[in-house]
Amino acid sequence: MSLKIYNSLTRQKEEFIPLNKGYAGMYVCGPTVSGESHLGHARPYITFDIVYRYLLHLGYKVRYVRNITDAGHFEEEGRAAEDKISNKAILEKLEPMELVQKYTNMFHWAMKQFNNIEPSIEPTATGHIVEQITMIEKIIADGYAYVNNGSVYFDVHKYNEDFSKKGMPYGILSGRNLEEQIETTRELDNQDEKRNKADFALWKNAPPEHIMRWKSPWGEGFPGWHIECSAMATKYLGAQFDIHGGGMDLQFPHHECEIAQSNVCNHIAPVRYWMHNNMITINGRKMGKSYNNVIKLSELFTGSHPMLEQAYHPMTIRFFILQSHYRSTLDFGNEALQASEKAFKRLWEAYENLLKIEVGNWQATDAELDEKINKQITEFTTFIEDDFSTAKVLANMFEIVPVINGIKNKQVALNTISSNTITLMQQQFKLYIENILGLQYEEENSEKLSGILQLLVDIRKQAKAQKDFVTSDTIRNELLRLGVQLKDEKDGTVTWSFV
RNA sequence: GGUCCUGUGGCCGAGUGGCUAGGCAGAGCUCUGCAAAAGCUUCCACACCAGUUCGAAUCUGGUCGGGACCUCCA
Repeated sequence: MSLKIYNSLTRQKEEFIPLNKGYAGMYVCGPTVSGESHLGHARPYITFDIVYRYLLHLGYKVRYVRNITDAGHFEEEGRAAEDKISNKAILEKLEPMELVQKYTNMFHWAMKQFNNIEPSIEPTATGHIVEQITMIEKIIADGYAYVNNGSVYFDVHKYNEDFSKKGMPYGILSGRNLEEQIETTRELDNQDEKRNKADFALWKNAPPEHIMRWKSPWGEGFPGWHIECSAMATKYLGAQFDIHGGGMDLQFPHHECEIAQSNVCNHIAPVRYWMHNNMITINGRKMGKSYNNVIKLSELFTGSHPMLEQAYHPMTIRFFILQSHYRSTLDFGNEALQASEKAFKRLWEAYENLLKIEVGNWQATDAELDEKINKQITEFTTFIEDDFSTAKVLANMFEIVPVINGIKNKQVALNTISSNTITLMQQQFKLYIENILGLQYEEENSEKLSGILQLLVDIRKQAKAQKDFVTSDTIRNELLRLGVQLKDEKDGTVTWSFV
C-alpha cells in the first residue's frame, strides 16, 4: 500500500514520494495572531495534524513548519484609535507584541485542547524580516519587482510572460488565467502605486502612524502579505519541499504568490504536493469575519454564543471534523455537533472495553464474522492512505463497535472471533484512535471521587436489595443530573461514566 | 460578470457504475423492579429532465438551487 494525496496543483490523487527518502517536509499556513481563532481555523490545523501524525507513523522524519503571522495591521477594540493621539505613557500605547503574545497564547492553548502535536518549527514573520528582505532583493535583482515610493511590488505580468514559457504561468494553482482576470477588472484602473492591478506588495512603505515598522533598503516599512511564507519555507524546508497545506481560501492569491516568489528566487517550483482543506460553513455559508458568523473557539468550548445550545468539548469538534473528508465543506450545526458528541463517547467507551478484553488463545466460532472484522481493520490503512479518508476509518470502527459491546455484555460469546483478531483489534484501534486520529478522552478521575461514587453505588445496591427503589432511583437520577451516568451491567456490577 | 466546486433520508455526512457507508434522531423487541447503557430488528435518500449503459447517487448534456475564489481570510 502507498499513501495517496490529492494534489491541488495537478487536481488528482498522487502517490506520495518524498523528495528525500525517509524525510518529509511540510509547511502549513498558520494563524494571523491579531485576533482569536474561530471554528473555521480548527479545520486546517486538525487536518494537517492527521497528515503529520500519519507521516510520523510511516516512519518519516518529518519537519513540520507552521508559521505565526505576527506582522501586519494590529488593533484591539478601543486601543488602536487611542494610540495615535495619546503618546504620553508607554503603557497607554498599543504594544503590538502584547497582542501578538496574547493571541499566540490563545492559539497554542486551543491547539493543545485539540490534541494537535506541536509543529517542529513555528517561525514568526517578525523574526524573519531579514530573510524576507533578502528574498525581495533577489526578486528585484532578477527584474521581477519594482520599487515605488518606498514600496516594492511584484511584477505579475512579467512573471507570467516569462514563466508561462516554462509551463508555470501565474494562476497555475488556482486555475486562473491572468488575461481573463484583467478583462474582468479593467474598470477598476490602478490609481495606486502598482503598475498593474494583479501586482502584489512585497514590501510596504509604512505611513507615520503605522506601529510595526522595520528598516529596509527602501525605507521604513513592513513586509507584504505573501513573502513571509516563501522566506520561511525556503529557510527551513529548502527551495523545494514535499507538502504545503492551508485552507482553500488561501489558494488565491496567497499560494499563487508564494509559487511566483519562490520560482523567481529559487528557480524551482517550491512545492510538490499542495493540499487544501475546504471550509467549515454555518448555514451553508463560509465562517468568516466578513460574514459576521464567526464562533470563536473559546465560545465553542464554553457554549457562550447565541447560536450554541451547549458547550462542546474540543474532542467533539475534532471528531466532528474527522467525520467528514477534509476536501468537503462541513456544515456546522448544534444537531450535528451533538451527534458527534454522542458518537465519540460511544466509540471511546467501546474502545476502552476492547482494551479490557483478556486475550488467550482460541479459534473463531464464526469464521465469517472473524474475516469481516479483519478486513474492516485492514481497511483503516487503505482508507487513511486514500487521501486521508478519516470518515471511512471511523465508519469501519463503528461497524465493529457492536461486536465489542456484545462481547462485553456477554451478548456475543468471546470466542465468536479469534483471539488473534481481538489482539489485532486492540492494536489497531489504539494505533488509529490515539496515535493517528489523535483522539483522547481524559476522565476526571481521582481516588477521592471514585471512592465517593463507589460508596453511593454500594448504598444504592443495598437499597435495591431491600426494594427501596425510591432511594436507589434518587441516587441514580441525582448523579445523572450531576453528570454521572450509572450503568447496571449484566453481571450485577455497576459502572459509571461522565456525561 | 469571470473561474471553480456542489446539491445524498429529520440533521451531519461517506460514497471507486452493479454489492443497503457511518453517526445522531425516530419506531419495535431483548435485558431491567422501572430506567439508562448495550444488543437485535426497522423506517426514511440520492434536486429535476434527458442521454450513454445490460445496469447510474456515481458518466454526459441541460434546467433549477447552494457555495467558494476573483480584496484580508483557515
